[in-house]
Amino acid sequence: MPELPEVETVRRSLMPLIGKTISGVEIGAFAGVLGETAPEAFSALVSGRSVACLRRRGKYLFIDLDDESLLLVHLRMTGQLLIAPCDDPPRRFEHLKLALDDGSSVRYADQRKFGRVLYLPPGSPNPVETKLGPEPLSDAFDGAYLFDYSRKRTAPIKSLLLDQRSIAGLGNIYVDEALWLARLHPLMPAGQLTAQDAERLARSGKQAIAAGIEHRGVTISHFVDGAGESGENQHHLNAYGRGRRGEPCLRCGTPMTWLTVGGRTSHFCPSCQALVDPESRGPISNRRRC
DNA sequence: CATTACCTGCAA
DNA sequence: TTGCAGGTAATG
Repeated sequence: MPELPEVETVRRSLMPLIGKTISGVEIGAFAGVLGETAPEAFSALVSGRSVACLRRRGKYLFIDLDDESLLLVHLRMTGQLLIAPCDDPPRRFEHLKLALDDGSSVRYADQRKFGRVLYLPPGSPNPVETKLGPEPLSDAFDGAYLFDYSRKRTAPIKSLLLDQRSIAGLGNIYVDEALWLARLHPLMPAGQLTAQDAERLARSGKQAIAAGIEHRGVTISHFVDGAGESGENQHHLNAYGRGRRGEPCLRCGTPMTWLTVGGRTSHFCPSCQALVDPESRGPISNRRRC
């Protein structure tokens, strides 16, 4: 469920954890949330540690502990991190509870059990950095980067954008939003992007992600931040969801449509995001018109 | 490349 | 009852 803006919203909402000490650990029925680490080992390693800082990279959240170890969290589809009073009963689908010395606690809950909270000992090499492209809001991500990266690629632009090695943090919602803003068809072969397309798409990606953060993420079914608060960005989406429902394009009024790209439902406007076929002389596309 | 697996709940 | 869901790793 959570993409970059949702994970960033969680990170910000968890700032009250900074400086607090983990006084105990409870692990639920699904110990697989810890990956390979045995529950008893995990408990021994993190108990007594305090939270030094919270960082995010792409869709990953890093909880740095005061001995240089860290917890690497990925929420995947339905993971949630929540702060709750220590004596609150376990919430539904709770797999992990870290009790804190101030009477509060952090819970990890995950209906579908895809997410992970991994313990990384002090000095561990970062296991995700090499697999991630630039942050969409960083200067490293711009039209030139996207243009160069997409050269000679035949994959649909949507697939390229979903690949975390290209850009870190976009998922199905924000890719559809970025493509709509840039007026690009999700199936356009990435290598066919012009420099101008790439420039527009990079700006659009930044815009979609920035709006997502500003509105504290999209809550459609599961997402809540660390305080249990829903996001508001579902009210500011231009593309995602509108194709399936056949709602009009907010730019040109044409009914939106959808298809499957890279295994994901993709919502777009068939008019202003029309696919250009470079082989044909006749303009299949009217995207210049919009 | 595209498809499947990993899980569960819920809407159609 | 079937199909779908915001993600990713492992398959053909």
